Formats: sequence, C-alpha cells, structure tokens
Amino acid sequence: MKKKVVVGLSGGVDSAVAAYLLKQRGYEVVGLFMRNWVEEEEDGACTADEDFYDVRRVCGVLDIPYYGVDFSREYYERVFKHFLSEYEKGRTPNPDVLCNREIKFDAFARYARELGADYIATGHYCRVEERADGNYLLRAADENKDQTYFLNQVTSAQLQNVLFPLGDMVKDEVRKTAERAGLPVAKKKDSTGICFIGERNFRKFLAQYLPMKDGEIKTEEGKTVGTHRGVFYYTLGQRKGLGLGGVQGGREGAWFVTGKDVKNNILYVSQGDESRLFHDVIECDAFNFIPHPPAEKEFDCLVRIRHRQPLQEARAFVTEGGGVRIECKLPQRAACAGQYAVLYRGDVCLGGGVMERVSDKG
RNA sequence: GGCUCCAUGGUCAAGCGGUUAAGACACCACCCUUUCACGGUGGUAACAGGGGUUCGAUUCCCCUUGGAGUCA
Repeated sequence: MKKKVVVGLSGGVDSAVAAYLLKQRGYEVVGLFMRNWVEEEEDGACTADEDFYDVRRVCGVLDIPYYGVDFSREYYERVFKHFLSEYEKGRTPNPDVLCNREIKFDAFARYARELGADYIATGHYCRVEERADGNYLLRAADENKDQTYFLNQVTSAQLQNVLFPLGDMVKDEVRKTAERAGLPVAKKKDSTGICFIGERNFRKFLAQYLPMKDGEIKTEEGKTVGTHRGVFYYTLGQRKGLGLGGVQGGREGAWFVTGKDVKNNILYVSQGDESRLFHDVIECDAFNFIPHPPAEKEFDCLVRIRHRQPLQEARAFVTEGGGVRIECKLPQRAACAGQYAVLYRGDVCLGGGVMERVSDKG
C-alpha cells in the first residue's frame, strides 16, 4: 500500500518539484492549493488565480489529483490580525513566521490529515531529522535558500510526518529537475512579499488598514528635519522613504530610522551614523525551542535576527520565565521588536522567539 | 525704508571666463529577497529672470525678483 502525501502547492517551482520528487519516490501524491487572501482588487490581475492555474497544469503533467482550499478566514484571524496589532504598536511583525505555525503546519496539516494523508510535504528549503527525543529542524543543504528562519515557531509535533523533499537540494538542481520533468513552472520567477499576499507597495498596503497620520521627523538631538505619514509605516534601520536630503550643517550620508515614538507620532532619524542601531544584547520573553528546551541554561550558539542574515556568534541564556537573553559577540544592526531571533547550533535550528528589547553588554 | 551679504538639480553642496557643470542625500528602475528592512547596479534631474562686458559667460558688472543679516 502506497503511503499518501498531501503536498502544498503554491504554483511555484519549488513545491512543484517537491511533488514530482515524491511521486518519483513512490508515494501516492495529492496536491493541495491554498487560497488564503481575498484580493482587495485594486491592482487588477489576481496572482492567486494564475497560481492556481499553474498548479492545475503541474498536476496535469504529474498526473496527480489536486484540491483547493480557502483558509483566508483562518489567515485573517490567526495571522493578519496579529500583524496589524503589532504594527499599531509600532513594532515590526513577521507574518510569514506565524503563517507557517498557524496555517501551513496547522490548518493545512489538519485538512491534509482529513484527506487521509500519511504525510504532508511542502517546498520549503529545510530538513527534518527524527531523533529519539523529538523532531529536529535542520538547515537546508542550500545555504542560500535556507528557510528555517521562517519555521522557527513550529513544534516538534508539527514536524511529525512532514517531508521536505528539497532539503538536500540546491536551487539550481531544483530548476533543472523541473525542466527535465517538463514542469511548466520551471522558469517561473520566485515569489516574494508576504506569503499569500504577495509583493505590494508596502506603505499603500498598510495604509488600507492603518490610516495615514502625518507627524514630525526629528533627529536624536530634537531638531525637526521633515514629516512622515505615519510612524508605523517605518521600521528601525529603514532608509528608503524618508525623503530627507542634505541639510545645512549636516554631514553627508543617508538618513536612517533610529527610533519611533508611537504615542507622539514622532519618527527619530540619524544621518550618516548608524551606530545607534547596533546592540549586542537581545531579549525574548518567550521562546520556542525545537524540539524542546535544552538541558543547559546557557550555551554558545549562532543567531540571526533576519532571514538570510549570516549567522552570528552568540551565547544564549534561558531565563526563568522561558525567555532567552542573547548576547551576541558583535553588535547587531536594527534588531526590531516584533521580528524573531532564531538560534542555531551546527545544522540544527534550535527555534526562535520574538525580540522584545535590546541593550548593550557595556 | 537705508546699508550689507546671498541666489547652481527635490535637498545639501563643488565650481572661482572656455568643464560632458562634481559629489552626497532624496527620488525612480532593476537586482537581491517567502516578512519589514539592509544591501548592490544603474537612471532622471540644476546654473532665478533680464540686460551688458568679452571671441566666449554658471563664473565679471547693472537692474528685477526672491532670501538672510544689520541699522532705527
């Protein structure tokens, strides 16, 4: 009896190749396309329709059945609401991390099980290793495409019976495999932007939910140098969109956001000096360890505070309440509250937590 | 009102009779990228207006206009 795998198909190359490989390996493969965002129809062309069309073509070539599900309700309730509330607080959330925990590896997984799946699979670039004490999340063979950062909130249980066929491959091989298999999406451009929502003019997008509110842009010294349209549209360390040029007596160089005062709607900036953005201590009040909290209360590890950031040496201290204090060897730039600090040791992704505060060892 | 300075791209800011009129920042495009960002490459863009002097004016002179300072 063949084992049944339900593969999440996005319409892109990666998931298509994942499905292809699973079929090659003798699984009974079923494709499942998720539609999780109802287009606000303003730009016309709905990419979700095109993506579903591609999914159907891929499934046609692979000769596998497919389904479509709509989790837009769940997505809105469990991911997007939180996303908005974080922005309202002036923080910088990462919806895709939640999307994995709440949608792909929960709503989707449950639905797949209902369809009789023995396994679920996705086109993520990462690996899972089942050990006696739980399921470990490992970095992808393709260092450049590794997506464990976005998976830092999943649990060992969620990684049970999950297959990541692309974990041992590099992107180039994936595309070549797609071509050889005759998949129509072999050359399709990788999608970016918030998962399921897509590439947008971010400010315009956010403005649909958080109305614009003009305010002052000030330097750390308190000098007003311009106006902004709403503090929550900006994130720490941001350069683009400030519209600030040279100023009399100012130094040369670009302006960067160094702070936000949500209450007074003031954006703080600094020109040609980013030193204020660097800190070496990062604190998380809650932390998801995969597969479980470590035995030691402190240990050396590697950390990254943004997707694709080169791993940084650090020492982690697990606190009483289940949080983690991370002391980095080198100061890190723009560790934003709301983003995740994700720890690694060797190939293992130890999990991550939302960054709440930064400070300095001094 | 008198006197004195100043006037180059969106913003700072080089230039000091003959230049393809720098550079930085902004902005735009592309690249990178399953968040937001950072980053990389490239691009658009200026001598306030009018008279002179000169073979030749962004550069010198005058006027207008617009700023700044100062004097009562």
